[in-house]
Amino acid sequence: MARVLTPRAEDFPRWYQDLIAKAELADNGPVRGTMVIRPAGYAIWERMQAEMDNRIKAAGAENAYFPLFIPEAYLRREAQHVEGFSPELAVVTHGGGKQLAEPVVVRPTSETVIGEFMAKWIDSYRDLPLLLNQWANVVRWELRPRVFLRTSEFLWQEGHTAHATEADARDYARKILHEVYEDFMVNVLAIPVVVGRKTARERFAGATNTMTLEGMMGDGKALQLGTSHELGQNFARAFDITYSSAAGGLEHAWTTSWGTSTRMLGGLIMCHGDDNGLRVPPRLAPVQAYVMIVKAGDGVGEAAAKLRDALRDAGVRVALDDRVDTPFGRRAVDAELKGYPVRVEVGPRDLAAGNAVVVRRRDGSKTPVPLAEVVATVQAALEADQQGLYDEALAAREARTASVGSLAEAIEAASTGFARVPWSAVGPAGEAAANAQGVTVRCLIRPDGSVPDSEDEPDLVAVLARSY
RNA sequence: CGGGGUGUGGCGCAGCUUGGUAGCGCACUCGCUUUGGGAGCGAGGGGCCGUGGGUUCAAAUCCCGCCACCCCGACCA
Repeated sequence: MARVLTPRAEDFPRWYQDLIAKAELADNGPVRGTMVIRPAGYAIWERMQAEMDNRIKAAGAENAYFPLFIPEAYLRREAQHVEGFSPELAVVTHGGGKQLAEPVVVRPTSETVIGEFMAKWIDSYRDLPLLLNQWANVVRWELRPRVFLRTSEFLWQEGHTAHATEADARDYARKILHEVYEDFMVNVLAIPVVVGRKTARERFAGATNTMTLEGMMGDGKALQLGTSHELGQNFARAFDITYSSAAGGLEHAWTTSWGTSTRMLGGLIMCHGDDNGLRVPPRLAPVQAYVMIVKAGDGVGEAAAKLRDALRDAGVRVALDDRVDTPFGRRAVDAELKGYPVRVEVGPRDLAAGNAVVVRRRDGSKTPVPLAEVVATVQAALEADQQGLYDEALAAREARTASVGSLAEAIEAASTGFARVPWSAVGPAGEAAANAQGVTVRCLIRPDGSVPDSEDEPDLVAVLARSY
């Protein structure tokens, strides 16, 4: 039975250090809860970025970049926004050796600066929609950081859009939610997600509607993996984002924002990792097939190189390990830690039989395969294991999900996983009661699993769980 | 901020109760042998025991203060 991973450093086997390290600065000084992403981990993040970026662009948004420092006054323009973020701001009071007249904050998110520029850039309905995205780091001085999942500084993408109508904004926020985020999480990360609407209590500071994608980690806790907000006209009013409509009137735009972060790296580890290290879904993996020369011998190097080339030509992301002076066990274990989906081992013994051994990370299976069939076998394994990881995670989630009828039962069930309970049996009062016991309403969904337009719709289902 | 805990080579720990100036595993360096699942043997290097004070002939160990970090809770991608 695989160990259940939680975001406590001591619960992570040593292997996570190969991917991500806690940033221990100045002898555990005041910059707490930050992390260092090592090359092996960053390679995975780069693949996440690439896959996400493709989807974001397919949804019509363009990348841009905005300042790291934001005048504190900007935040104050949206009352709920500043109230929500004030406690966790990093504030810069000095610059160039002098105290600043007005402090600036390190961005905790960029609605405000981007709103400022949207106001300058939008004049006419013809300028809409304005669809922007930025890849950047942000800082939130969290009261309680959690390794991997809630670090003070994190890398993310934040999308910000402005639309002429509420309906456009609504549709776009949902398009991102499903076509970008859900598609990526399900089909690339192989993590099943519950996609729903946040309650008013859980809503983003300044939003009129917050939607979320909730994954379940190995210990049954929920992790918000991404979010998409409708901001109504709140920020448009605060930053004067107006446009001339076709009818000639001056209207406030409707804006959205949406984000996903390096938290997904933590989610990946805790959803798919096992005692031997990470298991990276093939579609995400920077290295999908790792060809290893087990031991030097006649023709072994050539055979391995040929396999590497054949796999590469077949479109597989492949790396060759020919470090025969390093003990095989070390290299094999290292490949396991990093979660390469498939290893192709070639040594004198295999070659004598005309074979290579195909080892699958997902289940550890080892199969001798004739050299000529390696490419096809690897491709089939990658396909099967992408699906297999998703199916495993889904089965684990279902096994820890209970459908119940009352709040008390839901709180009880949430101690081990997700509880589905009629929202009518919970309500705002029940939500507060659940929170008092460490259980939150992760989101509201319709009986058919779709995302509600309002928390007042009849027959809504609330999903309750503990979270990090 | 409330509750609990911990600070000892780079990392993980023992030693503290019953004071006598530091030890183990991993990692590191060198040599030889190894290399088909995290190698073996031998030889080395590295620590003012978080910090300030007190008790004592003598403090990692006992007493007091301070600091930091971790865990549980409030905040959150």
